[in-house]
Amino acid sequence: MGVAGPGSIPSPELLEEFSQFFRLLSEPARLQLLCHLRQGSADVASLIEATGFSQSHISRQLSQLQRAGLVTCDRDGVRLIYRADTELVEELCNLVQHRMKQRLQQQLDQLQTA
Amino acid sequence: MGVAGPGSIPSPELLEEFSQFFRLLSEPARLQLLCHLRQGSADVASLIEATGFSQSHISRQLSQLQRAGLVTCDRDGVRLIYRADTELVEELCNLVQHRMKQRLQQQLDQLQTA
DNA sequence: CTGTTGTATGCGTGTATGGTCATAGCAGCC
DNA sequence: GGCTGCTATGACCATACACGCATACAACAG
Repeated sequence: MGVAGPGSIPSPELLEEFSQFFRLLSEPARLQLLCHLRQGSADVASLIEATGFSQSHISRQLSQLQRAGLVTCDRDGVRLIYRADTELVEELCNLVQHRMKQRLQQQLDQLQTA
Repeated sequence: MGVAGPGSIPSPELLEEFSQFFRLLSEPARLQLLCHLRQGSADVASLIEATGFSQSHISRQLSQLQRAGLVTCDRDGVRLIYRADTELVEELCNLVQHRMKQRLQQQLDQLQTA
């Protein structure tokens, strides 16, 4: 982390910002929305249809993602077409997934040596 | 770009696992502990002293991180010496931080063109 | 075995937030 | 203007969880 020098702890404010960001990804519903938008832009109706969530819920989650810049939207008449900036999310998920596989492999090896 | 096929999004179980992992990082207290451990292993007493949290709280947070494999501990007599596997966390934070800087820069540019 | 020290855990509380319903706001059409 | 369809928001409940206190458990010293 490009903070000050070695031996220093990030400021509470920075920690708070990091945690807020990760908190966005800590909700399956939001990840699900991001996954759907990963396949291309979509209007709210299709997101409702795909996830089964209520319209108000989706609206709230999308606005949270929007405030963080993970999602943007354009108007098509009265509809809103949402589009995700999935690059970052995909990288993050790839890292985590790679880690998960590593851990499972380790556990597997442990079982085989036992 | 037709309707999303049901097989093209991660399973609910996988989404759940991802979100659980990110949830670990969504708490400033846990990030703080990880940051302290980034500088080397530490016993619980020093973590208490550094963070000001109660012993029980730190114990709980550390055990959560441990279940996810983000920290490990060795016994030194009665004490537990915790050590973090910070590689993954640092990469994740680097990505997020880079993104934050990008966004702030964009906002700055927008203010200057206006 | 007993005491001492360090760590984990049951319990209670306060706060945050996911989720829904109802409704207000807003863009387009007549 | 009013009317219709889409989205955002206020009010609300239920749940999750952070956090501390008290205490039980584990490991060493004597």
